[in-house]
Amino acid sequence: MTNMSVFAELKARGLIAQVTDENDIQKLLDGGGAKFYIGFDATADSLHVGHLLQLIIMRHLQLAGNIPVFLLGGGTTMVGDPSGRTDMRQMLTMEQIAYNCECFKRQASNILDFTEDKCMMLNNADWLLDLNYVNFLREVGVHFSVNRMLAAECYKARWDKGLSFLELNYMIMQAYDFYEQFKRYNVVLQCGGDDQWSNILAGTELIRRKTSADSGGAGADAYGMTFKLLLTSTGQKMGKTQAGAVWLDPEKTTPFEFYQYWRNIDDADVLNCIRMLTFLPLAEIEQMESWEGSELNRAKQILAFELTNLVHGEMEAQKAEETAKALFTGGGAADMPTITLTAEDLTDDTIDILTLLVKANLCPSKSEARRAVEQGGVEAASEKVTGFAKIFTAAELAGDGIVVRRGKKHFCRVVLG
RNA sequence: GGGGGAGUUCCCGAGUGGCCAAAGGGGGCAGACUGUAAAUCUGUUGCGUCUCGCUUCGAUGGUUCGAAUCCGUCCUCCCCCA
Repeated sequence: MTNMSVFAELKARGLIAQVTDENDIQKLLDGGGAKFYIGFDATADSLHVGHLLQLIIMRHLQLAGNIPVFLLGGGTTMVGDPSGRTDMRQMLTMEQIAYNCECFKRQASNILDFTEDKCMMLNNADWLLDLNYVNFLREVGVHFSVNRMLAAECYKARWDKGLSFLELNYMIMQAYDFYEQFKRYNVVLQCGGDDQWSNILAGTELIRRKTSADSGGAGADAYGMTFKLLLTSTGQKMGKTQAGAVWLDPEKTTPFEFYQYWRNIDDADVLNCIRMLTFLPLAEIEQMESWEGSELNRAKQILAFELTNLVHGEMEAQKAEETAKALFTGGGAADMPTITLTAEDLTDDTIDILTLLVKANLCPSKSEARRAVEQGGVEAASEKVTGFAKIFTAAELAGDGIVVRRGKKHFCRVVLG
């Protein structure tokens, strides 16, 4: 990379939203060796694109010689963060949370370097789950003002919908997390999405108050830094599709789908994403800024490749790219979603187009399959399907099978196994 | 604890006994136009053995030839008072 300092680089990439003390944080991070943490609540069995930005920043800071602490929210997930939510999260069981934590670990280790002491992984379940209620209230609860908490932006949104006492405590737990890590491991900086700002501040304040109360003198300084949320030009959160989140787990979102998500991004968002999410040198990105119109397709291709490479590795990224090229510039491709039918799926050695579309997961129901065909949106073996009476024989499906296509972007190869 | 109001298809939201698989908008999907973009226009948007049948309007039980619509019970949420 350039010889620009990390802090300056993060800033230039438009990643930083708010900091508690710019000078101190810059010195801290540029000096290297600083321990900082980001918490990840284990609400699902895979990380998604929203988390990706956090991981990328951790990697930036790690490359600059700092030590990221990946904090699993084994304890906080039991409560649920109300930030940015209009209703309460579903409560998860201990088992679900533990399982989710395992999944997170695996995925994070693809992006962060966990060798030697370059990165730490902690779980706040270790200090949160066994707390004694009364002791906690006396030692930590005293330092919080409910009036101030309610004034925080993240709780305002819940004013009309209602906020349970359980959720109100989330901020206190997160603040306590920071305090524990500060005390036990000398973690001096907490990072997070910009929606975490008030929770992070609660942590730095708690540290100051606790250390001051303990020593009887001035409190210790800890720092907070938030990152811009990854938004589209229209202000929507990125990483959501009609099918749900874009996951980092290849079982939940295949590398090809992941690639396509970025490949199909809006013109207005490409450069922003390249700047924020890839590790391409800023100088190179600057040149792309002059690209216009269909030239931007190149940028989309770069973005899609870089991110797929980062998350799924170079081999998968190349496969996804080749598949995409082959499919969109005509002709078949070796690597694409494939479904293998057995003789049991056929009736009298044939299968009709509607059943086929459903079996290939291209349509959720036969009614929808019927509509897709009626509207001329279905193609099989490079020929438009004109009626739902169309059937395929076992012989046609043998060997390489046939490629079935719904609309422009949904494909599946069907073979007979 | 007392009083008032609300729960409709992916979302918002109309519908107060048959003309309701349910208006309108949003979103989605497909087609045209394109650059695997956006905007625009068109069609479509519960399921199926699809000019017909089946299941849906918080849950459940009833009234009726017939209920999203009426009655009973329950659940959930919101507002006002305490």
